[in-house]
Formats: sequence, C-alpha cells, structure tokens
Amino acid sequence: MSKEMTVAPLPTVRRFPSYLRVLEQLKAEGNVTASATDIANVLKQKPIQVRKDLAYANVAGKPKVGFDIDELSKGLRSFLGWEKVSDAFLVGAGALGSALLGYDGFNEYGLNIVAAFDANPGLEGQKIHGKQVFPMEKLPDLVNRMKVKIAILTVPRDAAQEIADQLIEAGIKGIWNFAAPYINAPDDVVVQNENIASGLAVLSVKLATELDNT
Amino acid sequence: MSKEMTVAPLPTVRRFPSYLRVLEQLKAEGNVTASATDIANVLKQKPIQVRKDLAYANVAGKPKVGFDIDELSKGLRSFLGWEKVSDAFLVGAGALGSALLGYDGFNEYGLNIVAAFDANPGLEGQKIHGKQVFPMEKLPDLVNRMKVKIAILTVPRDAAQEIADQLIEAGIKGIWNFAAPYINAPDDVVVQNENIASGLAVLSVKLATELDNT
DNA sequence: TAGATTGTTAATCGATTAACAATC
DNA sequence: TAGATTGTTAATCGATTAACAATC
Repeated sequence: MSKEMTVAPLPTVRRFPSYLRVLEQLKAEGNVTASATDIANVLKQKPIQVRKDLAYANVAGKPKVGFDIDELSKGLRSFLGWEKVSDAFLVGAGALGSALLGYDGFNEYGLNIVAAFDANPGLEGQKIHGKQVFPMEKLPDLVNRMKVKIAILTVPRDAAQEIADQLIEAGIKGIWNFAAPYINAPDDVVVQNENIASGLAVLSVKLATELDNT
Repeated sequence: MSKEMTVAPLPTVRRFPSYLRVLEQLKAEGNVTASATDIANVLKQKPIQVRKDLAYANVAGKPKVGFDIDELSKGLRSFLGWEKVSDAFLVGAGALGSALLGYDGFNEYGLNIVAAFDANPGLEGQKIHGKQVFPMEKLPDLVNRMKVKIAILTVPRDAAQEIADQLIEAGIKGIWNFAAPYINAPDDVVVQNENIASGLAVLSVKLATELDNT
C-alpha cells in the first residue's frame, strides 16, 4: 500500500529539479505566479508534459493564472523530500569527488556533505573546499555516531564494490554511485548509478546523425 | 533517409557505455565470448533487454555461445562513433571543469579534451591536469584553427547562455552542457544537457519510499 | 465577459517484455 | 544430440500527447 505513495513516473521525477530552477529564475525576474506553459517555454518542452508532471506536486493552480511560484516550489521540494536537508558522506576525494565537495548547490537539493573519506593517507586531516577528509577506517564509527544515511561514491572503479560493501556494512542506506556502472547491494539499500558516459553517448549519436544530414 | 540511420531508442544508446564496460571486465577475466545473458547478469538487467539492445550493434552472435567480445565492442563503439577520437574544448575551468579535465577515461569514449578556456585571468597560461588554460578571447581563433566541433560547458549558470552563444558563433556544433538546465541553440547545433540534480531527485524519492516501507 | 489555463480522462506512441522458431 | 542462446515478431506496459470540460 505504501507502493501507492511511490507514484510519479521516474522521468517526471528527473524533470522536477529543472522545474525548480526555472521557478527560481522566473521569481528572480519578478514574477509571483507561473503557468505550466511559462515553464515549458523556458525549457522548450511541451506545456502538456509540464502540466501533467506538476499535477504530482499536489499544488492547486488557478485557471488563467497558473501557480503561485513559492507554493509550487514548496510542493515540488516536498515531493522530493528536499525540505529537510540530509547529511551525506563523500567517499573518494579524487578529482570528481573534490569537485562535488566544492559544489555549493547541494544544499538547495536537500543534501549536505558533512565530510569526506579517502584511502590516501596524504589527504588525511586535510580540508577540501572546507570539508574535512578522514581516513577510511573512521567511516563506520562516524556513520554510526552522526547517523548519516547517504554516501556519495567517487572512488576508482576497481574499488567501488568493495567500498560500497563497507558503506552498507556501516549502515549507509543510500548510495549515489559515480564509481562503477553497477553496484551490488541488498534490497533495503538504494543505489543510484550515475554514468557520465551515457550523456556522451547520446551526444555522439546525435552529432553523427546531425552531421550526416548536412 | 539518413533518418533511418539514426535509429536505436535513446534509452538503448544510454545503456551502451555500460555494456562496453562490462565487456571489458569480462575480457579481463579471461573470456573471449559473452552472451546477452552474461552482460545482463553483471548489470542485473533483463537478458531480453540486453539482447534487444545489442541487435543495434549489427554484430552476429552465435546461438549457445554469444558474441565475440572484441567484435561486439567494436560494433558498439562504431555505433556510437567512438572509433575515431574527437577533439573537444572545455569551457569553464572551475571545480567541475577541472575534474573533467582530470578524467582520463574520455579517450575510451571517443573524446579528447585538447584545451580549456576560462574567463579568470589568473588561470591564463596555467595547466590543469596537463591541459593548457586559455583566456576566452582566444576561443574563436582556436576553434577555427583546430577545427574543434565539441565543447564541454562547465561555466557558472548565469554565464551559460552567453558563453554558449559565443561557442556557437565560433563554429562549435556539439555542446555538452553541465552549466544550466537548458540552453538555446540553432537546429544545427546539438546540445546535450546534463543535470546532476536529476539523479539526486531519483535517489531522494527512492530513499523516501524505501524508508516508508520499513 | 472572453479566453487562457487547469485538471483529468482518453488516445497514441514508443519502449520493454514475452514468445518462439532457427541454430550452433 | 540436447539445450542454451540468437534473432525477430507479437503482446504488453507505461509514458507522452491529445482532447475537453471546468473555472478563474
């Protein structure tokens, strides 16, 4: 029955963050309300798609006017669980890991990276973008004491599964995985796999067909 | 008719890179052939989906045996246009830009970042991960002289559209956009928008429903 | 009021999954 | 040979798009 709460197609969920962005922009431009059409125009999407998506935010719009921007933002954030910020650990402070540590937009996305971990002893005790780097050994204890549930995995590919196992063992319930195409985890652990190459593949194929057409 | 060449659903294209990864792994483990089922097992996907996807690679498999790993890799790479490596410029050498400059896996994905550009004069002439950083003013000339067609856009959000316009003006035909949720471009320019928040949104929603179930 | 926009139900489209004959 | 796997056609499923009444 809680299955019923899940709903909203995943493609819809993926689009929510950009709607939030656009709402922010429209607000900055001085608007108080925004219609599905307004949002669609900015993103060059179809109004009907945005309208259908927004229905999941459970916010009432006014015919002819649209939605109150603040209310709609709140509804979207609430749907995504981004009202209260969750703490996260970042594991693997290499190039990508450091970049993510330096990204200050996560707070807006309900995520607060509280510390980093790395196997490299040279990084121990250092700060990267203001975040303390701990040795891997400290992880289980800190997960426990700080009740952190989310980890961002940016270790080298070959270490990914092993470190993921450690994270799960330590009690992490959500892994945002940039390290490998797939990671094994028990059913009660959520793994979100990111693969930077997917987007590049799409770009490559589109470019090839575009160049063919000219 | 070149429209016919385009085919392969975009979701299929997005999955190709991970298939390549798995093939590499299976090869490293000493295998010469791999079946759709083998790949599916590693990625915990359905064999029928992998089989259907692989059909687009135009490589003949042998019943009971599967595919020759090298042949299949070649077929997938060829489909993606990753046989010949394309040069690319990276624009915006901040945290994320620097991380991408340091990622040495792009060559395998048919991409070679030849140089970076940044508006910050302090970076001018420096090298980041071995790549030279040029001031923005040099971009048009270098795009022209080096015949670069692809740009990776990692500038701050507010500058995204303006810089994209400059890139297009300079002759760039493909923009891999990490800077803003959407960028305006003429029809003959391909823009691939990446939004790191999309994956986080999915993770958040899955985590929330998972926690509800327990 | 007139008409743009919402909210919702129905139609369409495309991707995933199933089924199964061919075959190594 | 027996049976696992390919290649392909058909069935299903789910997301996108269309249609339209309600309404501010």
